[in-house]
Amino acid sequence: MALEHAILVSLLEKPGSGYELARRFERSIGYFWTATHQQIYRVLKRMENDGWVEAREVPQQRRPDKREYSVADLGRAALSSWLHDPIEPESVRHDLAVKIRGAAFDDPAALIREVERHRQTHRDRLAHYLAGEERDFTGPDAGATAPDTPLDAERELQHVVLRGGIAYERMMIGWLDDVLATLARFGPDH
Amino acid sequence: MALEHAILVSLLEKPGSGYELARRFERSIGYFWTATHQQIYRVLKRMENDGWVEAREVPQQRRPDKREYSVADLGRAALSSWLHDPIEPESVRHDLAVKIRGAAFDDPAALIREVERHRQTHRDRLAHYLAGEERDFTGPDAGATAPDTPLDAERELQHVVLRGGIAYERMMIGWLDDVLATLARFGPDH
DNA sequence: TGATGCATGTAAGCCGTTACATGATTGT
DNA sequence: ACAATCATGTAACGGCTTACATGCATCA
Repeated sequence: MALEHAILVSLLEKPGSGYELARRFERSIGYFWTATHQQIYRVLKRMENDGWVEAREVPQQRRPDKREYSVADLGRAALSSWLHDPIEPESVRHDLAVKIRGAAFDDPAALIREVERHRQTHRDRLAHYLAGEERDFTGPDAGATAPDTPLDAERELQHVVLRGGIAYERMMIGWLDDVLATLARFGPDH
Repeated sequence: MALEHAILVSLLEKPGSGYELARRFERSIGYFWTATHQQIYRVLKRMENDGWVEAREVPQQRRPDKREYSVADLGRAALSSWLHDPIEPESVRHDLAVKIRGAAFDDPAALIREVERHRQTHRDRLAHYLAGEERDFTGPDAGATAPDTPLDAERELQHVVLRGGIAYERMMIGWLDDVLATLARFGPDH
């Protein structure tokens, strides 16, 4: 389980409230980890009890007050310990692949629409990632700061993770094209 | 949740016991769905109660008897209904990506070994998939049967799912090379 | 003698999803 | 007037993981 660790990383990048974390999990962190606000609030509470994070009440005008969390020493230590702990490469879980194999016992052509929908989602995500890359990593000041500063490491590592998301979406689009071509060979006119 | 449906697909391809299903989930089905024997036995029992599958006692010599399951009409209908139900494209969950972004706040070079281990796992899986493709889909009788038979659909769809696994592993290996090159730039000699 | 494979399970606990709930403010 | 955004939660249910448990057969 890495939700706690994903939260630690996000709070190290920038402190924030549970609500703000939920926003981030819909965007950048969400490229490789999803979480709803319910999960986040529950885990934040546990992390606060364990002394991993500290909360600060931030009064706001025209808005509800918020509890801004930041990482405590114990949290930093927990993250470091997890980083040094080997993890097993995850296995994939593709509902769609189950459906594709299952289609052999039903009507393969009925899956075409579904696969096209998925393909469109992956195209959208790819466009979104590419826009983010353009905005955050190819600006006029890209590489303009001194090399090898911690900030550079943070940026470079964020960038390489984003490139992973881009590679994933491209691979999926290519594969779904392959799937569509295969399904087309077992259409209703056969 | 698609474990039930993955089991239905597997049992339609070939009836088998809970133990045999667990084996398959370590191999071919495991390319895109994992399950342990505990999950499988529990779900099989529920599916039997719901009339989705039927069990047949098979006495064996020098081995414990086994309960061989096959798909009942209700199970076939449940699968068909699920196949026609749209699902949302899943989001990825990459512990490793969390680690990579977290490494900015620790020692980036300490992750190199871990990433290399993962890369090796993906190389092994790729080799395994390619061997399976060679064995099952490029044999002398590939395409030798009459076109567009149900068996062909089953084979073709299994093959396209396997090609998805191959594409995934190739993508991961390429990305992990990218990650290693990035981590190397923030090594201890900086 | 010990490890591995065949075969089937129970129990505990955490994780994740869905639904429900509140309440103010801002924009159409 | 209605929807969306900011902000924080509770409750219930089901899924998944880990550990524990049994027992026979085979092979080194």
